[in-house]
Amino acid sequence: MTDVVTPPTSPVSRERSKEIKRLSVISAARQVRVLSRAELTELTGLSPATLTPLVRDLIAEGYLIERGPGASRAGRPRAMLEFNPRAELVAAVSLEPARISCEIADSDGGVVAHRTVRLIGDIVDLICTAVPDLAGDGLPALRGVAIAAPGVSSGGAVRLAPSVGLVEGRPIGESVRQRLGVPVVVDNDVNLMAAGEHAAGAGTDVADLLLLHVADGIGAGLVLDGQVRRGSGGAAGEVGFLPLDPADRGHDGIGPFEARWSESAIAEKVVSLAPGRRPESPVRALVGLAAADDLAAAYLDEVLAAWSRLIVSCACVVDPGRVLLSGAAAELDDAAVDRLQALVSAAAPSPTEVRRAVLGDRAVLHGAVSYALSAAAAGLSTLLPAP
Amino acid sequence: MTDVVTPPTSPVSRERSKEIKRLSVISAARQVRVLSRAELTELTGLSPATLTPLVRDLIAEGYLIERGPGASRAGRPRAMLEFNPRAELVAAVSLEPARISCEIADSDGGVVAHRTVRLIGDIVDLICTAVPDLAGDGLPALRGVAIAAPGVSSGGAVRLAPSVGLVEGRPIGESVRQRLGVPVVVDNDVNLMAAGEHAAGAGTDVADLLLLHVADGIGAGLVLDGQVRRGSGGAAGEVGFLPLDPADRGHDGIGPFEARWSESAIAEKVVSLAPGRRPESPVRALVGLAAADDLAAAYLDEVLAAWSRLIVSCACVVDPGRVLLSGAAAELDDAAVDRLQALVSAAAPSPTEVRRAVLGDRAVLHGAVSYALSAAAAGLSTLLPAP
DNA sequence: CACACTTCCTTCCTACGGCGAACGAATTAT
DNA sequence: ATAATTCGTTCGCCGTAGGAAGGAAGTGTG
Repeated sequence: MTDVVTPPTSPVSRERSKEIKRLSVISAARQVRVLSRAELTELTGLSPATLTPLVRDLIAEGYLIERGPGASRAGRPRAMLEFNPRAELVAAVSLEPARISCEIADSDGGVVAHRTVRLIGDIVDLICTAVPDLAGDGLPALRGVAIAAPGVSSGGAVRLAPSVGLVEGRPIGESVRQRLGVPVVVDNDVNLMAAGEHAAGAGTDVADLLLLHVADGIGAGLVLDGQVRRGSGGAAGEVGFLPLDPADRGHDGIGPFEARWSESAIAEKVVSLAPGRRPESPVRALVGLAAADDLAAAYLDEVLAAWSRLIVSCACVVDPGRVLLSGAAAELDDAAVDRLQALVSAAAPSPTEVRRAVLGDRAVLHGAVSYALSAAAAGLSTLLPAP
Repeated sequence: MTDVVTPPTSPVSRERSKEIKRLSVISAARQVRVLSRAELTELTGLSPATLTPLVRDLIAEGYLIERGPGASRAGRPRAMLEFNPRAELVAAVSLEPARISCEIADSDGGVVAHRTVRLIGDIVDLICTAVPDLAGDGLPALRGVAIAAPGVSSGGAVRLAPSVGLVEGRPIGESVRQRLGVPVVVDNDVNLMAAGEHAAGAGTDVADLLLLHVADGIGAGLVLDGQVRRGSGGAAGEVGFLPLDPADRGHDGIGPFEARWSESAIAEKVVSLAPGRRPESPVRALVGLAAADDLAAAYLDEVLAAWSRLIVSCACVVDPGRVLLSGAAAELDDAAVDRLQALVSAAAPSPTEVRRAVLGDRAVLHGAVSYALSAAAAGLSTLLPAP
């Protein structure tokens, strides 16, 4: 095999510094979208002389596109450069119980291609054929693949996703990486949602946030200092296991808290309050019922109180500053969110803002894009010597 | 003032790459302690030709000391270089109710000088005279100051330390920085303990840990991915506020959990179990009593159960993998720690190791040293372009 | 003891990249 | 038209990285 022992290369080799400059320019262009070389010198600190050949390369590689001359009030007009998000594509694969959904996105998170495949045969095979197929002639631009798996993706075997035939998170990622030759990240779907909201949703303006996702279970994704934190065993955010009431008991893989306050648990109660079929959106249904029915209103209060204690617990441990409600929790109406906020503010040791997540289903995709893009840039992280 | 707007300098200026190489060599030398230039080429990847002048500089500056030739089985013996920890000194200042204790340490955490001063007059004045005085002729080597303050050091005004006359954490740090001209870090003492145990105590082998400090209040220090995490408002680790029992109530600045399970709360109960003066170490006393007294044993069980639920809560949110017991919690005997471990393992969603912290009083100092050293190296962190 | 051999460190030298400076280009103001 | 102004490029200097060669200081072998 090509199992060459990596020779400890110089920390400041020429290629590295070149790569740093490239990324410096690309990152500036990604933010500003359309700019001139003159603006690049201001933003990156690189001299015009350095930029000339660098920009030439980037245009040749498709990262930048030359547009016409821009406006000028005096002097030579600036030749505008437009950032081309399609120069780097990423694949986001979401594993669901009976199918996988696969999307190719540009580096803005814009979906270039999309497909849903039924889960037949080997997952790795499926991914490794679907992704190149979808990417088509854009394949050379593929920079990374992010795979979202339900449940804990590594360690903490409790809630590992058996539904999709995952025995272990790792092998899939590694196999796909070898077959496709690009960085692959496998993670919990909730973590990806948190990353997505941080990158492109309700958390772009903060460095720390906690996304609380209520579904059949309850999980949280944690972003601290701009990075998703998974904890030592990848089980960070398993807030469904919080022991917030001595009376609650979990059972085989279900935590004590989520046993009572997850979407499914709420659904049961809602059915008992308003007999009939299990509603599609139990929380929304409960909010509706609560307007007219005192018992429903009382139960909604209970739910909000329970969730608020969950949020306060997280605030005590990590102080995320902002909590995003996702999944069933995002179905609360404004009044309910306000009450939740009030409950949290009353008990949390530091200001904690509660609001709904905004990306919904697309959060995972955006998270995957952000993962894949940062995985592509991760080569840089080995640049600095360990302190 | 010299309030020059920092010109956006090139991300790869010459000084920077030079600095990177220097730090690369220093960091290798710090780890290996005694090594030759040949080893340095292997460790850093720098070419011998690059190393020669660099090492010359470092010797001149005192970072490295030339020792005699080392052993050689064939060929020219390697000229050994020894890392000199005293080339960089840091000051660790710990603010206590009525006094400040001030220590000068080398970069190994070895104490070079030590003094305790009564708290008279302005704190900043006190620090800015004591530190240079202690450092003496080593002052040029002073690389940073870390100040440990009880309570929350910024934001979350609830438990800000009024006892030491701190109005706000920030001004002190900034004032000292301006007067002494070196980086200054001000932080919660518990955070510093966590950093200390991570750098030199019971957490050197892991990247994540949580230090649980039980005293008059209960606080935790959180290290994730090798860094102390303070959360958005600096209130991460305020676990005394965890709402783990609906019956518990906190009051003015005291959290509901710590109101019942802190060292002071336990002390009261111990006094009622064994009338007399409040024991010096209530937890140790309780452990002792429990051996003979059934009521005490039962209460000890309660304490362990409560603490275990606290630890489990932290495990659910951040999955630290290892929890270190500090302060009064470190007074548990082995049997009690084992029982605590068992309770935690039964309820935590992922493996969580419970053990005692090992540095005791010296944890803050080691934490301060590690802070100050990384603050000195922090100039590097601005090197990479934001992704 | 002389000689080869090995390993380590240094010095010399070359190539290359960053950036200052001068220059050409393209437009507005007068 | 001409000046003024701003942009972008080319030129060339300088400093640094690192290859190559050579000196230095030992060990093994005839």
